[in-house]
Amino acid sequence: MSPAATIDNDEARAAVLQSANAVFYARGIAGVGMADIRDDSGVSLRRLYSLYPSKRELVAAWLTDRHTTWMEWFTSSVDRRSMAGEEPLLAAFDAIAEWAESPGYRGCAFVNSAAETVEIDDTHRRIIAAHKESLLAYLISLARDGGYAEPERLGRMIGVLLDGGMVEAAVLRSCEPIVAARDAAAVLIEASQ
Amino acid sequence: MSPAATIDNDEARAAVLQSANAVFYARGIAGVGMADIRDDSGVSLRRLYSLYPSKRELVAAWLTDRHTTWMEWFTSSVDRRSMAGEEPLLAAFDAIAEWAESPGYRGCAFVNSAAETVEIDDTHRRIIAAHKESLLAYLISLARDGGYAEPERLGRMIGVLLDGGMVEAAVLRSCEPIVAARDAAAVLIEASQ
DNA sequence: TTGACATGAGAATGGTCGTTCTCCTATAGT
DNA sequence: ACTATAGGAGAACGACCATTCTCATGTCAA
Repeated sequence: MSPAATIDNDEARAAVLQSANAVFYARGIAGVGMADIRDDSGVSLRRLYSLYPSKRELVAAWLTDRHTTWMEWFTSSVDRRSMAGEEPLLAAFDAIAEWAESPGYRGCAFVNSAAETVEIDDTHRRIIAAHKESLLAYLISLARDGGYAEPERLGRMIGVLLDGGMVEAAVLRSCEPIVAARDAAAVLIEASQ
Repeated sequence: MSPAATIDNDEARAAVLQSANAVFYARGIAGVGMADIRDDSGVSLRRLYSLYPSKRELVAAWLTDRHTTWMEWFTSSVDRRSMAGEEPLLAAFDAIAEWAESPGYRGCAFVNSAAETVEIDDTHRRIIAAHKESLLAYLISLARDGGYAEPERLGRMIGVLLDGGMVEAAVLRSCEPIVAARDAAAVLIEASQ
């Protein structure tokens, strides 16, 4: 009953999103054509357009998918370090520092996408803003769990430091700004005891 | 002896850089064509290409020019607030906050440009990194002048907070992250007395 | 087998943009 | 006044890209 195909739509979608993630992050949205996605994923243009009717919608799907994937990676990375006895709010910086040291690091995909003007519309911007709100909510929950005074205030301060660290590490190609950010976070946490 | 022209090359260059600044910042580099620069500046394509042999070189000239202009604006804005009795390192955040509240704010032009992949090459990246190094050196000098312990460390922490504030303010369209950054800076400064 | 249809490969279309070229005007030096 | 030349307006060229279309293939249901 289902249409004949080498791979079904779900598999094709997964392959497309995986390629989109690799290639959009590495080369920017405007730097990647639909043909590049096809070449990387092996999904034909025809199928690509049947799954995602336009590049805009593919980008929106990628951003949404990346939000989920990235948050899962980030929270589990923080969790793992916390289990090992590290202060969770500081573990956040170590997770980012490890990422920033890995090859291909180009900063926060959401910040980079927001900086692109040609291919990004308001739908995308909403996804991006929601990602940052979500990250902030997580940091605030960590601050709350830590029992610090004014957890919302502390969480926001940590959030600014994290974003600043990610951006500067990308621009300067060094994870030293993340170390400085962690250093600052430690002072702020100490002051919130 | 000089060739006949409505305006001379220096004036044309100034007009082009002014237009480039307005339009590259507002719409991104990839979002602006050479024809847009011509339309905004009134300098013909022919002359444009005689002044800047390619878009890449125009972009490099814009970034260089913007570095100078922005640093002048920033330092004088900090100076003015310092004269009025404010702590210079905190005044930096107020300057940025005022900017972020102004219409057309889109974050740091250098960070945005670095996020663009299609039109930005290594020459541009070097200018961008040099800008951030320069900003950092200024912040460190303020920390030194303030007589704080470990001024380099403090300056770096303030730098990360500033960049984080600029980025988040752009993404979330709110200057609240800058307020949080300033708040954090005050704690760090206090701890560096 | 046969017909209906989904799919892939890749050509075609339409638009954008960096860069160059053509044609024309106006000026400066003679 | 005359000519060489700089400059403007805008067309032309070539490349790239999102999107659609054509044609050929293969599969499923009867």
